[in-house]
Amino acid sequence: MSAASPSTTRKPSARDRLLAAADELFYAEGIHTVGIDRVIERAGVAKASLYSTFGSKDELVRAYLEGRHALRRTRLLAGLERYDDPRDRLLGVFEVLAELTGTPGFRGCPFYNASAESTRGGPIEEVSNANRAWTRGLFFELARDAGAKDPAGLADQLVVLYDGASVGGRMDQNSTAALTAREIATMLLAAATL
Amino acid sequence: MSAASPSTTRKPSARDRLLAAADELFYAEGIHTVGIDRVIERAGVAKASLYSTFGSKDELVRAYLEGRHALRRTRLLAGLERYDDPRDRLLGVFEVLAELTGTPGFRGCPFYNASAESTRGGPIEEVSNANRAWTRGLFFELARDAGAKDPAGLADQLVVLYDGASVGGRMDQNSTAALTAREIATMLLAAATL
DNA sequence: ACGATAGCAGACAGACCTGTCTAGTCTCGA
DNA sequence: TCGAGACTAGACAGGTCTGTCTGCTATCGT
Repeated sequence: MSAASPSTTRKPSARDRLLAAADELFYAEGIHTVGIDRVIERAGVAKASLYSTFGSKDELVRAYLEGRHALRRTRLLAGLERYDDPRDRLLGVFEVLAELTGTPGFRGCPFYNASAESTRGGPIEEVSNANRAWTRGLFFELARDAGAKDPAGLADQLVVLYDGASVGGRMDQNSTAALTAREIATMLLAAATL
Repeated sequence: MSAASPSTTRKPSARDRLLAAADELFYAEGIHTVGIDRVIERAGVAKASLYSTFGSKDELVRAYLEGRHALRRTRLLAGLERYDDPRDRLLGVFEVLAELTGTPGFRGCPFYNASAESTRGGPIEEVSNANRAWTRGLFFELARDAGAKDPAGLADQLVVLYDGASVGGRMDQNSTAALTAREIATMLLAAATL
C-alpha cells in the first residue's frame, strides 16, 4: 500500500503534531496558561513552523476548536449507530456523554471553557456557537424521529440537560450527572410523545 | 447619623474599592485577561495597597470568589422569601435564576468560569466546591420541605437543571434555558411527590 | 502636638509571552 | 545532481505581567 495521503506517512506532518499537542495542552490546562513554547516543545516542532502554518496563536486556537467540533460530531454520530429505535437513539446521546464524563481526562466542554477565558466576539465565539447550534439541531432531529409532538421544545429541554450534565461531569469528576440527565430525558420523552 | 462602621464613611476603604473593581473586571473579562494594573486603575488605589491588603493576585481572586459566594447566598435566600408554599419556594430558585440570566451583564457562573481558566487544585477549586455543595444542600432542604420521597435524588436532578440553565443563559444570552429548567423542575417535583 | 496607620504615586526587577528573523539541515522529484 | 520546499534550532525584540521598594501625604486617636 503506497502512501496515499500525508497522514499515512511514517511521521505525522508538523501541522498534525502541532494540532495534537495544542489539543492536549489547551484542553487540559486552558488556552491562556499554555504558551506557544510549551506547544512547540511537545509537538517537537520549530517555532517558525508554527507561525508559517497557522500565522498566529489565535488561529491555532481556532483550529484546535474546529478539530474538537469535528471530533465531537463523528464520535457522537458513531456512538448513536448502536441503536435502531429512535427513542434509544435520543437517549443514546446521554449514554455517550456518560462515557465521556467518566473518563479521567474529562474537563468539561472545550468550547465553553475557551469562551470563559476569552473576550467576547472572537473566533472562539464563532466556533462555539456553531457547535452549540449543531447540538440543538441533532436533538431536534432525534426528537422529531422519536415522534415528539413539539420537537423544538423537547430539543430545548434536552440541551439544558446536556449542558447540565457536562458541567456536573467536570465539577464532580464523575458521570452521575449524565446518568441523572438520562433519567430526566426518559421522562421528558415519555411526556412529549403521549 | 454618625459613622458607625467604616462602610458608612464618605469614601469606601481601599480594600472595598479593590474588591468592587476586581469583581466587575474579573467577572466581565476573566481572571487571566485582567491584569493587576487594570484593577488598581479602576479602583483608584496604589499597587502597594493591593499587595499590603491581599498579598497576591491569587488571594484577591479568592476574595472575589468568596464575595460572589456570599452575595449569591443572600440574593437567593432573599428571593425565596417571596414564597410561602414549599413547592413555590423550590421552583423560585429557577425564577431567581431566570431574572439573573436575563440581565445584560450575565456571563455565567463565576465559579465555573474561574475554574475553567485555572489549573486544578488551587483556592479557586476550594471556593467553587463550597459554592456547589451549598447549592446542593439548598435543593435538598427545599426538596425535603416540599415533601419529596427521595430529596437527595431530586436535589441531584435539580442541580443538573440549574447548571444547564446557567450555561444556556450565558451562551444564548437570554433566560429561555432558565424558564425551560423551571418547567422541567415542575414536572420532576410532581413526579417526586406522587 | 505627634506618632501611628493607611494610602498614593510610580520606578524597577525579573519572568514570561507572542511574533520575527537568520541560518542551517533534510528530503525528494525532475 | 541540483534546486525547491519543508523543517529545525535558537537568538532577538517589544510588550505585559506579577510583585517589591522608596518616598510622600493625609488622617486620626491620644
